[in-house]
Amino acid sequence: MNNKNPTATVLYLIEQAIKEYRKISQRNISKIVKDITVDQCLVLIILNKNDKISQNELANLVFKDNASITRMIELMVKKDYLNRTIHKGDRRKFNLEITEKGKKTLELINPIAKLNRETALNGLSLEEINLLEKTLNKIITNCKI
Amino acid sequence: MNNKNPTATVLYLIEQAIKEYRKISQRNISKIVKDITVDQCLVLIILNKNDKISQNELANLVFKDNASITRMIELMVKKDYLNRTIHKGDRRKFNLEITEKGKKTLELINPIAKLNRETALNGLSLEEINLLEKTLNKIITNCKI
DNA sequence: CAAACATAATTGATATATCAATATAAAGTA
DNA sequence: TACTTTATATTGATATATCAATTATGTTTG
Repeated sequence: MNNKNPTATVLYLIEQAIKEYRKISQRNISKIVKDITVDQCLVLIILNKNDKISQNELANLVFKDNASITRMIELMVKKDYLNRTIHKGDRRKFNLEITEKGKKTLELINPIAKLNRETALNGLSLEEINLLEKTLNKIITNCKI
Repeated sequence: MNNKNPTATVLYLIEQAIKEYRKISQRNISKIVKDITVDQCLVLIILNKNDKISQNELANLVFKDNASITRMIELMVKKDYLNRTIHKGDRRKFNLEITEKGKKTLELINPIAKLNRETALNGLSLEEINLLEKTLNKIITNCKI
């Protein structure tokens, strides 16, 4: 009697969870800042906390492909969130710098990002979160082997 | 001293987990079937288990947007995985039918899908999985409110 | 030093995600 | 029946994901 959909398995629940989280995040961000995506926000936040990292390192921190990062940065430069200049020491690299507009935007989105996390994790005990973390890490390890 | 990256939070772990799972899934599928994506496989599997569902219902079962489904089906018809005919009772709808090629492909991918799930969940106890499920459901509910 | 190798980023091709607007058909209601 | 509302699917615009191939630059080594 195994007529459970594969979507019923926990792995699809993971997918569903992250999709719902991205949805409310984008909705809440769009209320305050019109022309930015959740992914672009994440890039801003990461760049703000990690000074002078390369696109490569940025890609690793946000779990994205180099190709995706290239295109995202292109857009963010066009929208005046970032400046990009050639790296002196290694001319294959670039310096990524947050613009004034980017800094102002960060101030707007930081509290929203916090709120989004709190909304998603509302009612979860610290223990639940720790267990979730542990289990997800196991899954990640399993997939990487 | 809160200088943890937001990526370090459990929510980004969720994103990371599903990304890694999708990666090995796609890799394993591509070894056996060349011209299909994980998402298209999921559509095949769901259609196989749920006879005569509309695109709308399909979209809900796989957690995708109607627009995405429209485009996916278009591709899958083009690649001869699906047939699409007009629904007699309701001319807004379509009948989706798996072709012979689709059925043969299903036989190839079903064991791989099973293997992928087992790989990802390897070493997790039933209790851990149940807890994971419960916690993810809470997050989903939180985001939907 | 030159050849081989390694790394950073880009580009092209293709697939999917999301939102808003639209077309068409069906159902409900005055 | 005509009018309004609702449901199904499509389309356009834009963003991101992934892989493979490529370019440009750096590094290592014979």
